[in-house]
Amino acid sequence: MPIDLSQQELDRIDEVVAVRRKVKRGAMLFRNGEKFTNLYAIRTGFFKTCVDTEDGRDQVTGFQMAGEVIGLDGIVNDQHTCNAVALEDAEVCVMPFDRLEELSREITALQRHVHKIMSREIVREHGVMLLLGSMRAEERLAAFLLNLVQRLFARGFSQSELVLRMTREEIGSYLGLKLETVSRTFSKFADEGIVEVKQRHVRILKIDALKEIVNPQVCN
Amino acid sequence: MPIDLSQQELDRIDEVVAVRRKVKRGAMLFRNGEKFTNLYAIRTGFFKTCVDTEDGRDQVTGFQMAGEVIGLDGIVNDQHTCNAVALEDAEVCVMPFDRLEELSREITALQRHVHKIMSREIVREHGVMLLLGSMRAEERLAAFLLNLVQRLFARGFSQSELVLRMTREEIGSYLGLKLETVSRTFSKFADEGIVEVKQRHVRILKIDALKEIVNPQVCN
DNA sequence: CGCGTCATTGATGTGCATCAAGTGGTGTGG
DNA sequence: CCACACCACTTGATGCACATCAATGACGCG
Repeated sequence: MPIDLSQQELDRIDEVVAVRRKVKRGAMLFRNGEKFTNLYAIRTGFFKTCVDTEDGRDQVTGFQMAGEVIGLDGIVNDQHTCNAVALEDAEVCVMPFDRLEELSREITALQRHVHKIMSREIVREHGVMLLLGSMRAEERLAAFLLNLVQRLFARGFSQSELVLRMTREEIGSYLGLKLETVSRTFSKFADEGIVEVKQRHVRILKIDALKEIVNPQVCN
Repeated sequence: MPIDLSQQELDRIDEVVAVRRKVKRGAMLFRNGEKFTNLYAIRTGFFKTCVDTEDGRDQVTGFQMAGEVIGLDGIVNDQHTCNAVALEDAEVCVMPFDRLEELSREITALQRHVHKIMSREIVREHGVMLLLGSMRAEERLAAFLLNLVQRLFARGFSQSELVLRMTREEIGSYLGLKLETVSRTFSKFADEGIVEVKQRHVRILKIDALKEIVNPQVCN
């Protein structure tokens, strides 16, 4: 909450956010079909959200890290429509949604904040649609890496080094690719000296080259 | 607004929604980069929203019809991040967002309604991600047709007949396909007797076959 | 140490893109 | 009213990016 609020307001918000919950690596925070009552703010750890269909298809819809909010999908029908899985041991703030609504009726800044969070998610998904709808494998992976490292950097991590918390298959699912294609594309980037890849450890050597791949030079 | 409210509350909401705006076919309701001030509820007509990148890529992110709300993308950064184009002459209600926030602080049902609209959009986009990430051309087009006809049916139109308001290219952009592929897939469905296609007029002959394509038989 | 999970790499196949030609419907101006 | 131009659409031929199938290799954990 990067907003200035009175102490009293802060106290009331703290109250809503008081309850914590730990989620073990591999465990689900909520699952498709489950009744919706809370939003969750991630304190530590790393999640994926995914939708799954009757016929066994499974699409990762996002990867979330500390400071991000999950569960917004549940509001519309009072039940969750996707699964949230911890990719490493994690801890979240449990935020009862009706309490949140109540409070945001009284604290304008909080109301605005909630709206922005939802809007941000909509805009993020627009970006994913662009990626899935019109990018090639290399562009997708480059965009993915840039996005990850940028979010990690905003949290105080390195701008050039990261540890993937997800498998190649999960990356592939998110990017609309098969795991082999993800692996091959990593290898290609490595061959070209753009990144160094060792299992899940990735070091970005030429961040400009990645940007160039996502956004092919527009000069005339 | 399928909610019961007092007359006084209804009057206040009507006030927020009082201003109308007409949009000619082909004209933009708002565009990428434009300052965000309003949400828009479509009264009549048909819109597409699309994001475009510097390098000329263009992704249709949705098609919207009467009763649906557009502009949610603008909330997070106080400016729109996509274009909304009328695909036929249209009329919208202009809803100043700050007035809407104000009022939804006082009318709980309105607040809840706004939240649901945003959540619905998030869930819809999850569905599109699933489509773009894991479906084949026939599945995409079948899902698209089923979705359109279902929404039209909910508005009192035929369950089996529809007029497409968008070009093959726009359908393709939305579905992550080229226009030729969209055209071919239509032809294939027609050959198989699943639909009758005459330009933009589509009659669905075997709706179950379409559903079967989207959701291949799950028995055992 | 041995087993399971995840990742890499190669060989082959295919679904869709690309390129190209032609058709039909619509609107415009002579 | 017709000739023409334009645009959306259809259809065919070819190519390519990514999927699929398959074998092997690298960690990590009990």
